[in-house]
Amino acid sequence: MTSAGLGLTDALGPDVSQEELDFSDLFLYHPPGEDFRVGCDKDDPGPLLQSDTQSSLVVVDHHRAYLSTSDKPASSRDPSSFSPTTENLSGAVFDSLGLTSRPGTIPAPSPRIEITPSGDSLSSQTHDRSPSSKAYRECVSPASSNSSTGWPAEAYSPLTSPCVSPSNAAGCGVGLSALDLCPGLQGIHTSSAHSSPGTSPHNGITDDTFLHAHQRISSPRPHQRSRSASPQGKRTYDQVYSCQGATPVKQRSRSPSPIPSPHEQQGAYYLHQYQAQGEFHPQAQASTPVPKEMLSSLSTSPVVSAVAHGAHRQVQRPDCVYGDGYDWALEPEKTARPVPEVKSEAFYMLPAAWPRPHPTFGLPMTPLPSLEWPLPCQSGQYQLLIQQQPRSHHRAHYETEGSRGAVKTPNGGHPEVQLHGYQGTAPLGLQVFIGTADERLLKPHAFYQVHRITGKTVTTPSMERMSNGTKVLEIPLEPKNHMGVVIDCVGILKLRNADIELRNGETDIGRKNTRVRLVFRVHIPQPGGQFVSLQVASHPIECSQRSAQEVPAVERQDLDKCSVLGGQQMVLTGQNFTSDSKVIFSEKTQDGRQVWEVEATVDRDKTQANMLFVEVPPYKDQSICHPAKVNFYVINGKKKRSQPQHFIYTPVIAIKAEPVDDYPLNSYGYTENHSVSGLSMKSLYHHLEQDSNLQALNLSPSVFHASTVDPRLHGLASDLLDTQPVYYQSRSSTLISNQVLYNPANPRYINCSTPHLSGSPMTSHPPNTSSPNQCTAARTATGKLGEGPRVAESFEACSVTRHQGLVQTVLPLGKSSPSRYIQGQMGCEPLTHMGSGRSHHEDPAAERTTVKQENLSYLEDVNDIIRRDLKGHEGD
DNA sequence: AGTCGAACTGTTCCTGACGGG
DNA sequence: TCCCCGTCAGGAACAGTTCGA
Repeated sequence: MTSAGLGLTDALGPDVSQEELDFSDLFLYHPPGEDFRVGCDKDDPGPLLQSDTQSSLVVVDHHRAYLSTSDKPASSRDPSSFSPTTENLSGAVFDSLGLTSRPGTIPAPSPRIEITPSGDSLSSQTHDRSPSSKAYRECVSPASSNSSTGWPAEAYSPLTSPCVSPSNAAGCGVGLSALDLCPGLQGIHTSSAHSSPGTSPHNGITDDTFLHAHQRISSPRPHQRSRSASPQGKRTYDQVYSCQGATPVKQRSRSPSPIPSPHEQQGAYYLHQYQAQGEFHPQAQASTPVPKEMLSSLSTSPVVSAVAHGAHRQVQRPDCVYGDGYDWALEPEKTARPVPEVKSEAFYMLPAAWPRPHPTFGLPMTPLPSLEWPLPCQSGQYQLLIQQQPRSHHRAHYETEGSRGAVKTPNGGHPEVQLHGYQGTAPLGLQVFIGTADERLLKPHAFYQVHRITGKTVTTPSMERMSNGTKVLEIPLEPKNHMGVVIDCVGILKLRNADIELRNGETDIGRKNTRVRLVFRVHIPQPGGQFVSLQVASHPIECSQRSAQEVPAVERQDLDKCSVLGGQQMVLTGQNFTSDSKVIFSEKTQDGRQVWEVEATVDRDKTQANMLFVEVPPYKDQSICHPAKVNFYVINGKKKRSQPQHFIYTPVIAIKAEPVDDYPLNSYGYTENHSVSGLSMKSLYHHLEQDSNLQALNLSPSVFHASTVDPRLHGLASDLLDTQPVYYQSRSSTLISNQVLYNPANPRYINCSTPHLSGSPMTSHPPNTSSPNQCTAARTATGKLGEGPRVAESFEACSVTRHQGLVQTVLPLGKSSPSRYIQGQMGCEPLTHMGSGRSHHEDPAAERTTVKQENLSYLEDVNDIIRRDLKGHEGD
């Protein structure tokens, strides 16, 4: 099988894990009459699927899929492998779409498109989200209090689960939905039969409601519970599943999953979409013979069953986007179980100012990206920003506790989020959920849920919904508030570790997994019916009582990469630093083996409780050709260690230094294909005007000689540009900026086009040696977006260090803003933040910093500091 | 490898402040 | 003004887990 040159993987980016592919999220363009495969392994594609439809269908509305063409004859495939796995699921989905899956029926030469997520990730995901696993949370924590256990509100909410029609609710393969598997909820589930498209989504049911119901039904009150740290002593598998009545299926990956299969939902969404677009043909589905294998799998596979039902239901009920509402009045009749106490709060209540179901608000009308998918924070003109970050710690409350209030900012306020670039008049919904804060990709946190805070002090309306087992708060973003909102309604709920760890497929452990991030999402409707989805995550928040008190936490590092030579000074800001704090750099292999560890030098004299000054140690191997990703952490004593932080060592890129004077003014050139240490690179010789840049420090022009990789990949960090929207790549999603940061038509890099920086003609700036990876935190500030090649803004100082005849530039491209730091810390230790680290001190003659002078009065302080620093070292 | 005690951690409970009715 | 109630928040007890000797 060969990889299809469909460009999708490229488009998705190199670090898009195939594991992130969720079949339920697939949309694949499927040429009429051609066939495709759907499989869970690119080496083991699923059954060949053939379309009987004339229309195109399928994949990836949002992000990731592995697409490949197949050169493997379909006949070579073993039909017996048609187990109730993803293939079946896929087949079922496609079948339900009217695309019959017929393993082996297509001649080999037939062009095919395969959707083949790697490994078993697909199947694991599908399993993860199978009703049986999703039912876990509903059942496993009987003592759970409101809003905590992840009751599958979505399953009942027409807002989010248009496909779940109780009358057809098959749920899992044995005909059980998640609710069916949870007797306590069954009645509730089945009672939502009467659909009413016009029914307000208010009628949706929050988990709160179910909680009440459930607690009355099956659980002791929390306070009656054993205090065993393990739930009832560790709950056994049997105990867990006794309420489900389904055979657990061991699953691999963690996935929040208390609700009916997302396939059931999302698949239905897609169907709905297609149907709405007139591209789906139910008649084709009806007339399409279902292969025996498929029938078999349909009858035995919970997943397939759920999907099929979901899909068919949706087909049958295209109007149910907002349809179903739960009628509590019917509940006791249907369940013969205690009636849940109905509280008004138990319903989705749209605030008065919040328009009734709005296609762009409730977010139910279109397939939305999984919460586990990384999304950019900026796209085109839009950018989602956290204006006020939350505190670095917030003690989460347990279900057995009262709320511990909303997440706050360090100054006692509340986080603020704003969407930039939105010109519409309709309010949008801002989604908030609790995400992980570890080294992996951001995803919903298994052990924490967002908790809706209500009360007099809360000014921000919100409503809850469930999405794949993750509680999501939706908060209106209104144009009248400039699309900004104060997040004062978000608390954090802690789920008991044992409850979650026992959940099927859960691989994460809760112990010491106490850091979270607030994740904000917005889906912006586009003219074509598409949505632009943006996401931004807050700084990590430590949620445990003790950890927040004692363990050091790094909130910010002003440097996230450095050459292998080390020597630069990095300033860490955070909490619980002590004079005994150590900073350890380490590197682990993929299998977790530690291959390198070294203690960095910490400047004890400067250490503060919230600030550490660290000299980056040299990397173990200074001849690397590619950036090396390592971690470091702060450790107080033996066990109080911070979460690992990322750090990247970049190869030394060396070129021959040549006098700048050799180059004409206002010109530059770069030579092609310099290859150093295996790097294919372009070398840029950059000319600097002999003006204020140099005057600032009386520097020799020659020191600005630097080479660089393709300057278009040059990542330029500048938080001095904060008055402009700031664009940068989202979190860990990519290391390469997709922005063109360099304008080939422009003879220079241009500094500071932002108003407060550019009162005078642009000043050239030396290109900083940069590996492509250094674009990670690249920020650009441009006048307007989308106007062809971007002009890069760069204001970071550039230090140049000479090593054995080589010239190396050192970029202070930290996650945090050097300039912001300076502004906040002016007069403290600025030089390092301007990119000059210890290397300056090692060779003062070689280290140079350029600072643009015009209209930058505040930078004079910086210059003073730099001078002072240099002077000090010269005097050493 | 097994044992034991200390330290750590998760979970629960207690209590008080605060504000509103 | 007092009482009650709900919310929020800090502290700590208790018990299970982990770790090092």
